[in-house]
Amino acid sequence: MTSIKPSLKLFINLSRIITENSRRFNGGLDGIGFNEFVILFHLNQAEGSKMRRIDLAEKMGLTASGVTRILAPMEKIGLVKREASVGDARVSFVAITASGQRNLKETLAHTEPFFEEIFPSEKIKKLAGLSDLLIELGGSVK
Amino acid sequence: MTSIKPSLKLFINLSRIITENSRRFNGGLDGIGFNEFVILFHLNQAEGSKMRRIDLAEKMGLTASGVTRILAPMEKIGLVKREASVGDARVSFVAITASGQRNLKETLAHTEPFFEEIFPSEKIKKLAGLSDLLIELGGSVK
DNA sequence: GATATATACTTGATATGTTAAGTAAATATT
DNA sequence: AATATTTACTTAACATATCAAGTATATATC
Repeated sequence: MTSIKPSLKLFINLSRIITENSRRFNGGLDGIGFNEFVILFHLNQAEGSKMRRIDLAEKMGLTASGVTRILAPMEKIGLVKREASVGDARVSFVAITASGQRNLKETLAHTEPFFEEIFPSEKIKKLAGLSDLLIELGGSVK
Repeated sequence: MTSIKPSLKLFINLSRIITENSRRFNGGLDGIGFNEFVILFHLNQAEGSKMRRIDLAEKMGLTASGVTRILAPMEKIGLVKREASVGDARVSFVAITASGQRNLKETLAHTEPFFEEIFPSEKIKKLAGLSDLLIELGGSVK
């Protein structure tokens, strides 16, 4: 049996953590799903609280198509709204609404113990290098 | 704006890496999908090259249902085979076949640069603590 | 030993996101 | 200026995995 490369092992182990816990997050279905939550998160961080759909896709690691699909119901229930671009008619911005901001704030507070349980702060501290690596690899939240 | 908790930031960043690269892996569609690959990987590592479906689900971070669904086509094309349990009639083992082993070996060789590109060895070295953490959190490949 | 509960697995209905193909607008090329 | 290419986005058809419910077997409790 060939030796397992560290890069593969890391990817497999991380994939398991993300798969399992994304499902767990969604399981408490009283709220929004994990990716919807992340969308609100990114929009809230963005300048002017809005982003181009294509940039949002890039931030999420999804395709443009996936973003179109996930945004449709969020728009319908008023978490985000659509805004045209003045300079470029191809572009449509997504902006977080006041309702979306309230939802984000609540979800953030509500799920803090959840994420803390997955990656306990005192253990992450030893991993300063990981955050740096992810940022170095590009596209990560800073 | 409330400060971003490190645990949440880490989860979001990892989720993006996994989402994007799982799709990229599947994109080169000449071979098997990422999760099929991981199944072969785990079966190959297992004692007797076979596992209970429920244990496989746990290893993958999937539900039992998800494992049933993904195994069906793999069984059909002969990558894995089904084996009954002598002691417990509820259990059905999945075993990797010779064909599955060949496929795994090829896929491993073929995708090594892919995973190396995502997590370059020389950068991972600084992250010895991460592998340890994942193992400590449970269920990870050692 | 009968009944209740738990475990392993499967299946129907559904959610989420992909690929491939298309529309529309912007930019590059000749 | 006309044509080709690229970019942003959407949609139909499909893949993958979920949840809820069901089957079958094993284990615990009375």
